[in-house]
Amino acid sequence: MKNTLKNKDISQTPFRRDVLKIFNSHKNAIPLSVIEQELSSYNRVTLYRTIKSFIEKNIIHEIVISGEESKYALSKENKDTPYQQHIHFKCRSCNILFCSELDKAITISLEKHKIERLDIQAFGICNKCNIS
Amino acid sequence: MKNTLKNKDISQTPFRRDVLKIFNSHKNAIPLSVIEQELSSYNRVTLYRTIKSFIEKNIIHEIVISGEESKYALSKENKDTPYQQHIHFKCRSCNILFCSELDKAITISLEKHKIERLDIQAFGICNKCNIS
DNA sequence: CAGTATTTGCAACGATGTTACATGTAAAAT
DNA sequence: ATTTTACATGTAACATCGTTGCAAATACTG
Repeated sequence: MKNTLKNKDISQTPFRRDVLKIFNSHKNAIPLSVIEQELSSYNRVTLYRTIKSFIEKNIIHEIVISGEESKYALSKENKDTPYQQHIHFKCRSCNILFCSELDKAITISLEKHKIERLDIQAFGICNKCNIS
Repeated sequence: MKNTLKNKDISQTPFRRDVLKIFNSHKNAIPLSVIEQELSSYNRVTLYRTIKSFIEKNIIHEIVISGEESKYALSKENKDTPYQQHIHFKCRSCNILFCSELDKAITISLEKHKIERLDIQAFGICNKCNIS
C-alpha cells in the first residue's frame, strides 16, 4: 500500500504530493540533495517546511549520523501501530542507508535509569557488497 | 587519570588545554554552546578546528540526535584499547546525555548484512529524575 | 637558540536554515 | 457552486553554522 497524504491531518498540495512520490520511489533513506535533484523545480523554503511537517506528522523520520548529511525515510509506524524497535543500517561500501525492523526486541538495562526507547544504528557491509 | 594532550600526537597549546579542561570538568556530554560559555574568550574558527582535531585524534566523539544540538564527550577508548560497545543515554526530563559502557555486548543479526559496529542511543528517565 | 611545522586570528565566504509578510490555494461552510 | 477561512507557498531578508586563505604567532625539533 502506497503512502499517501490522506488521513494524515495534512492538506494535500501538488508540491507535497511530488515530495511524497519521491519518498515512495526510494526503498532507502535519502538526503535532501536527492530530493532536490529529482524535483523539476522547487523552493528551498517550501522544501524545508514540507520536510518539517512530514516529520511532525510522522510520515517520515530523520536519520542523523555524525559527520554526514541527514537522511530521511518513510516511517512505517503511525499512531495506530505501536512503536516498533527499528534499526538503521549503513553500508560503508555503497553507503546505502536503510531501516529494518528487529524480529526480536532488544532489551538493555542501564543501572537505575529507565529506558523507554532505543535507537540503533548499525554499520557494516550490506548483502550486495558482501557478495561482490 | 586525567585526560591529557600528551601521547595523543597533537601539539599542546593553551587554548587546547583550556578546552580539554572543560571536558574533564564535565561528567556528561556537552554542546559547543557550553564550551563557549565557559571559555573566557575564544575564536570561533579556532574552536571549530580544536573540536575537529580532538575528534580526529579520538580524544572526544560527537553525539548527534535528530533535532538537537550536537554534543561532545571524552572518548574512553583509544588506539590501545579495543572498541567497546557503548550506549548514549538521554534523559527526557533533565536532558542530561551521558555515555555508558555495556556489560554484555549486544549482538544483532540483520539477514545477510554484516554488522561491524553498533551505535545505541537510549531515551528515557535517568536515575535522579526517576526518584524525584 | 635557530629553523621548521603547526596553530591561531582575522576577514571573507558559502551553505544551511529561519522569519515576516504578501499572495495563492485547499478545505470547509453556506 | 460559491464564498469563506485556514493553511501553504514564494520572495526577500536575515541569522547561524562551518569553512577557507592568508599572515602572524606559537609550539616543537635538532
